[in-house]
Amino acid sequence: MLDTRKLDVLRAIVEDYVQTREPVGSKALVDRHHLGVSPATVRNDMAALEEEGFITQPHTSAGRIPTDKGYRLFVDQLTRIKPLSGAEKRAIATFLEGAVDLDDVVHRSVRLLAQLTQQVAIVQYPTLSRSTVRHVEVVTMSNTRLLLVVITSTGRVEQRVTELPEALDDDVISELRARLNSAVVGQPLASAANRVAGLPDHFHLVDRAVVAQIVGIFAEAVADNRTDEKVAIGGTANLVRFGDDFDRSIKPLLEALEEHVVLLKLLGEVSSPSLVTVRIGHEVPHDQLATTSVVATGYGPGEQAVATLGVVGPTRMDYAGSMSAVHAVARYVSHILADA
Amino acid sequence: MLDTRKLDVLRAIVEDYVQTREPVGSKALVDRHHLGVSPATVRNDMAALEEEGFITQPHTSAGRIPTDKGYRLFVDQLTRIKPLSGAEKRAIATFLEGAVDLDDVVHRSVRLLAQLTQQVAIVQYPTLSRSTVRHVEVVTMSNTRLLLVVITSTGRVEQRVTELPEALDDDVISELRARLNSAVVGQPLASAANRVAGLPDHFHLVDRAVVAQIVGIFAEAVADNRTDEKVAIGGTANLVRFGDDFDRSIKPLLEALEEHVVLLKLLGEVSSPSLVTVRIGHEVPHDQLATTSVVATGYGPGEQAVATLGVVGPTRMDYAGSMSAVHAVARYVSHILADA
DNA sequence: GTTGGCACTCCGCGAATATGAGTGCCAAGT
DNA sequence: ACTTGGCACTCATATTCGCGGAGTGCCAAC
Repeated sequence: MLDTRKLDVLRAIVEDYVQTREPVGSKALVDRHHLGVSPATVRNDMAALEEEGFITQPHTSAGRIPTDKGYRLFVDQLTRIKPLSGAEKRAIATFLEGAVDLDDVVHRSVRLLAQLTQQVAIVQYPTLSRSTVRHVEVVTMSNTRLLLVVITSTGRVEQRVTELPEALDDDVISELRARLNSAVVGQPLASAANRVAGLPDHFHLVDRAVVAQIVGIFAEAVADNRTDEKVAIGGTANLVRFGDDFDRSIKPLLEALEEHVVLLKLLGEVSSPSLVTVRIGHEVPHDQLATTSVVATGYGPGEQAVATLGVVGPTRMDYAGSMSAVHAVARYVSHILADA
Repeated sequence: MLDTRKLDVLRAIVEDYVQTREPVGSKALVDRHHLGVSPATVRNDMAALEEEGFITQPHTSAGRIPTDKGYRLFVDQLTRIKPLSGAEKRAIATFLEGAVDLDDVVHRSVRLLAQLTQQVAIVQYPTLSRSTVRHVEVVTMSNTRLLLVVITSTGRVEQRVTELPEALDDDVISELRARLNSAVVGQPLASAANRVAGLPDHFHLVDRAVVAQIVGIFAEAVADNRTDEKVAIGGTANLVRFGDDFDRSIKPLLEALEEHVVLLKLLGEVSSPSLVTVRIGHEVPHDQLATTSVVATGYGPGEQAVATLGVVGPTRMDYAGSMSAVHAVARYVSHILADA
């Protein structure tokens, strides 16, 4: 049904259309690619491909453009991810090295990814719920003012300030700090709240209420899913490359970029770092973005991914290039997180 | 030269043009505003205003549109900043209250400002160099691994992790913590580095090198101007309202929004919170943005402003509304920062 | 200084026309 | 059975032309 030449034709159509942004005709195809056949033959193949729903023509007597289904087949056909050139690898390394903290890593990554793919890049901050507690610090800032700092395995820092009803003894603070740390260090954040529940019982009755308050704040900070929604965005200026059809394609995307919740849905489930997910057109879980595609993958310090990064662009995009860029950046970032 | 009626005419032209986005003619003016004169009279005034360079016509026999100079006069004519309605004030209060940390405050502010003005909003993070040190914490994370946390008066937290050549005694850490805090708490960050320079001399000779390293990290964290460049952006989707002329007006702006350095130049010098700065068209310090205007003001916990926030939009924008929104949000944010 | 009248200027818009890229199909060739 | 050249046909896009109308500038009258 689909012999190799038809696949070649489809691939050629996708490549040309991505490059020129214009419907591609049979003549142009045989000129630009050295398929060893005549335009007429290509036309027959095209008719077949259209029959199967892989390509379509915007109007009678125009060239063909790939459908979502066509892109899908094209992407599936890319069996392996094209490795980056040495120069590109070096560019990634130099660009990312020298980052001082997590924020810096995320921001550099998003800019890098945007630069490499010439598209809009999105990097999710490492999800709290999947990371573990590295350290908890309790600091008195004044008599009744207390600062709580939680540092996670991914370098992320959560902080909470709280006002106490009465001053606490330094000894109590020290004991609390020690007990908190021994209870939760190394534990995943998700279970940290449970592990401190009974903690106030170890304290003197007089301090118990205040300690309970602090433990409550800690549990809240650790359980706070709001911060899971944090993402960084870059390369918005690349949207101008969309060119045509401002209202239908760019406006919804700009709006989506503001809604971080929507973005996270776009990035999708956190997947293995070695697996690059591609969603094309209607496969994207957002009605307004039927003409955009998402290329994403997971990343994280260990083998286990703790967050997602990727790029968003028009369905008419360079899938091969985007996939390899996303893959490479995810690998490097994972590497950096593991070291830090 | 410019009697009150001519000013009224200019104001009317600006208002109509801002609303309709179309060149406004003499007839439309007298219809929509009850100036008590005939179109012919208005035409004479218009001729005078054009003579002076306040308005211009895109082509012969079209209506007039304001020039940058016209907008400037219009804005200067707005003697006082229009107070917000009670509903708007309440909206601001409810939107901003319940922010848990600095990050949250900034993000809520930028969204709020974008929502209120229907434009692109920018909020600069409180500048480190202008704020003071509230607390320094030194934490050992493992034998040779040390975490340094600096909390500023604006709620911002800087953290640095460093690897030590040898383990330090807990007593030394405690002493270092105490000395650091007593040396710099309450001091502006700009001078903090100087104040700790001689600090290692107070320690035993054996520890001095390690202490010096830590102090160095501290000085670096405090002096790091890189973080002064941090800004939050919101309301990018409102760019679609620019409508016409994508490449010339939107593309450069999108690019500028990616370049935080450029943005900070746009926002300009940190000004008093009670003073709203308006830059119109060519007054904006960026060649590519000749058709955009910036409305900005300073904010900060005390009387002294520590950072800037504002909105960016087409020269054809609602200056009165934007100015009052920017003013009000700056006031509220300052208030929140002072409390926290 | 204000107003109504009037000729004039262009922009924008729609209809009419030309252009041409690209197709589908058919008959002939391999 | 597939491939190929030929050819008529289609339709989107570009171009031209003509017109209507909004808006102006000027002038004479008030």
